[in-house]
Amino acid sequence: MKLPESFYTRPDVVGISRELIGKELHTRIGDVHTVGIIVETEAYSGRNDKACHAYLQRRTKRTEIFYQRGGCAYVYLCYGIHRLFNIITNVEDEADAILIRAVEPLRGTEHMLDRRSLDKINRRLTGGPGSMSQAMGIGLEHYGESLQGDCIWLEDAKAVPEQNIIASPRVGIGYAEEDALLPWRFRLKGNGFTSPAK
DNA sequence: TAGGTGATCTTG
DNA sequence: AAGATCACCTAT
Repeated sequence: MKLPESFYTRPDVVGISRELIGKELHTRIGDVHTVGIIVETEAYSGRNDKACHAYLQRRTKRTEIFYQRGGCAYVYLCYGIHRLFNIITNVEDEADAILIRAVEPLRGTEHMLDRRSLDKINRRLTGGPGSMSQAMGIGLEHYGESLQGDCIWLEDAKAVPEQNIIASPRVGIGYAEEDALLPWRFRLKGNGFTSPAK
């Protein structure tokens, strides 16, 4: 069962980011179906978060998608190399997004290894947003894609107990000043595919 | 721990 | 039109 649009259109982007831990991320690229369990996310809020690309309703070609109703993909190129996959949330004109930073491989691992040119399953395969996207076959062509379609979607899974989720500050956003301290990054405790514990 | 990489955005 | 910036990864 795909998570319905109503899951994404809620206003609490931080709460949704926490709920995403443990859910299944599916992609079907051509005939290849791959699945990963989401183990690390970060929340970005357009209204009051300097780290968000759409901070203060900033509108550019790249951020257009933020203003759509929640439940679609925001993919962009970072450092000229990495494709970063985000999920747009909240209602129309409220610009929130969730960066998916890491998954634990569940199905189609041989295709993930192939896409990453690796031969062993470890954190290098799907840990870190750039690696995760590459392993799942997500690219810039998926910008704006609906998560109700047959290309990228999420499915519910066994709930993760609250005490197994670690909240901490986000990484790589020093320019966001005081907002860089917000504990808006969520990780599944003890999972080997997330960033190393601090 | 340093450097590569290129689209996007801002400034002049 | 040019230059600074950037939510990262990999290898020494």
